[in-house]
Amino acid sequence: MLKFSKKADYALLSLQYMATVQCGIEANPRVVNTKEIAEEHNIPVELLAKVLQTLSRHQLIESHHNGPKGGYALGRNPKDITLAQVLEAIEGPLGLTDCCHEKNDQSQCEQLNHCNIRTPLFRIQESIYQLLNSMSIEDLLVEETPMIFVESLKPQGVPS
Amino acid sequence: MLKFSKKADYALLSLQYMATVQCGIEANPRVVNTKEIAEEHNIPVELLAKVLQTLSRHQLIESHHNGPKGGYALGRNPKDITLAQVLEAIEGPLGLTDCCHEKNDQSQCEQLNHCNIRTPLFRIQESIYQLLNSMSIEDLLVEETPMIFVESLKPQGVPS
DNA sequence: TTTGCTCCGATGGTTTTGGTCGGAGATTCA
DNA sequence: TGAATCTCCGACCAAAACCATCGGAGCAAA
Repeated sequence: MLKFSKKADYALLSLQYMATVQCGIEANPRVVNTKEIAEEHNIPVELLAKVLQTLSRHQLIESHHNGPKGGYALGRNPKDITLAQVLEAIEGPLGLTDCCHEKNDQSQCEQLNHCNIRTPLFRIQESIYQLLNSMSIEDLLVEETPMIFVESLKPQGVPS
Repeated sequence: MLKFSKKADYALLSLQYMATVQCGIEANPRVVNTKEIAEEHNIPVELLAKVLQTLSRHQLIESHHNGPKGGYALGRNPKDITLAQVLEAIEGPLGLTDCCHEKNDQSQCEQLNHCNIRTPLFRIQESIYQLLNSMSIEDLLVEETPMIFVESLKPQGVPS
C-alpha cells in the first residue's frame, strides 16, 4: 500500500544524483544530461526524459539546452527541494481519499454521503505531508539520515 | 499521490460503522450484514462483501453465518484495531518502493544498482507506519460524527 | 552544416483496480 | 422439510492508471 510510482523513484534518484555531482567532491557545477542518469541507474531513457521535463516545468531543476553540452542542473539548493515538492510535481497533490480535493463543494463523494471518517483521515494526511516536507534532497545525500520524529496524533500514547 | 484504494476506504467506513453500532448508544452487540453497510454508505454490495471477507480472514472482524440473522461484528475492541492493520489487510504490506520487501536478498532492483536513496526512504516509510499504527478504529469515532443514529436498522430506501 | 541535446505530443501494452456474476454451504424460520 | 437469507469463494470483465516507446520540432555548440 501507499507505493510511490516508478516515475517518483526515478525523480528522486535523479535529483540525488544531480546533487552529488553539483555539491559533491567535484566543486564545478556540472550539467548532467538525461542519458548519463539513465545509464547510471539503468532507467529507460525516454521515460526519464519525461520525468526530468516535469521536474523542469515545476522549477525544481533547470534545463540548459546548449546543444551537445546541454543538460539539467538543480534549480535551487538541495536543501530547498523537499520530497513533498518532488512527489507533488510527479504524482500530483497528496490525497489519501478521493474526496480530498474536490473541485466544487459537494460535487462528488455522493457515494459516501454518510462519511464519518473524513476528518481523521485529513489529519493523517496532513501528518504525512509534514513528514515529506521536512526532508529535502540534501537529506538523501548523507549516509545516515537522522531519525524522523513524528508526533502521535492520539492524545495519549498507544501500546505499540 | 499516495492514495488509498477504494477498498481501503470501504473497509474503514465499515469498521467505523460497526464500531458505532456495537459501542454506540445501543449497548447490545448487534451484528450487521453486508447489505446494511452497503446501503448506508452507497457502496456496491458485492465489492463490499469481498472487503469484509478479507477483513474477516485477517481476524479484524468476525463472521456470524447464522442464516437470515447473520452478519459481521468486530473481532476485537475498536481500540485494538489500528489503521495500519486494516490497510495492510486490504492493500498488502506498506512499501513506498518496489525494492522494499524483496523476497530474496538482491533478487530484483537490478534497475537501481546504484541506489542511494534506499535508507532515507525506509525511514520515511517507517515513520508513516508508526503514524498509521498509532491510530485505531476508536479514533475514528470521537469526531463530531453527525449523529449516525442507527434508527435505520431496516434500511428501506436510499436517503436520497 | 552536422551533431547532440531538450522538449512535446501521440501511441501501445501491461498491470492494477473497481465492479459483477454464479454457485456452494450453513443457519433460521415457517 | 423447505424456503429464505446470509456468509463465503472463485472466476470473470471493464475501466483506469501506469510504464514504456516512438517520431518529430527547435536550438545551440562544434
